[in-house]
Amino acid sequence: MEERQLKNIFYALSDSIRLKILRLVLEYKEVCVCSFMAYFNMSQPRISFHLRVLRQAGILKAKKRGQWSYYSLNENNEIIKLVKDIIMNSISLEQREVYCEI
Amino acid sequence: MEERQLKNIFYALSDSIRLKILRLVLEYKEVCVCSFMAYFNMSQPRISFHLRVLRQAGILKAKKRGQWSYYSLNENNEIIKLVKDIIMNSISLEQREVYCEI
DNA sequence: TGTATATATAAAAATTTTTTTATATATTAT
DNA sequence: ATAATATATAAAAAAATTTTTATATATACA
Repeated sequence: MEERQLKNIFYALSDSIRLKILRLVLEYKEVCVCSFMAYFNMSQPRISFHLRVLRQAGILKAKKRGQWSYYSLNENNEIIKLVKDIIMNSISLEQREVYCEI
Repeated sequence: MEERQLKNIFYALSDSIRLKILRLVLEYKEVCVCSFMAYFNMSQPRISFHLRVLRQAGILKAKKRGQWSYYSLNENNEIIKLVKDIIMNSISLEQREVYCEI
């Protein structure tokens, strides 16, 4: 893996929102964009921006089903296994009662 | 470990210069600020800035001996062990012939 | 076919980070 | 005590990232 790729991975993870997105994906396996919007109560382009950062870093992948886009972990990425460990061993999501699932 | 700390670690690693600094420290154990300056051929405040980011993230620690400051890995940080693996398994420094050691 | 919904992306504005420039502090040497 | 060296830090300028606003595209539904 070249340095630029590694840098992009760390950059993608250097943001609270993106870390939480990743935590949600690790927990729910596959999450719809609309669910992220509901969870974070954020504008759609803002969520899309952060999802794109994670996608371009090779951390997440997107799959379209009907009108919806579902994001999940890109297991192809070797480094991601290590990153997963780090995430799992560190932060936890705050508990939320409401979780929009369409 | 709280999220902010993890975010800071990833942020600290999301930059080419800082990744290379970390690689140098992993290889040489203890590196003087002047050595970083010679290696990168960069201004002193610029190096200091990046060293501070790594220090504040808890990745590196600094020790002053005489006029010189030496930077080394902060082994106290649990996450660093995992990060170390990632770094070790990924990028390598370009070979350089000249390496200033005072 | 026309309208609504979900999402992506482009452009502009706002914010943050990085670099440079200037200055301060501590240590060593004269 | 004064000058020189090594490093840190503050302030200003430059560059990059993030957010907002506006628009485009694709799918579903009436």
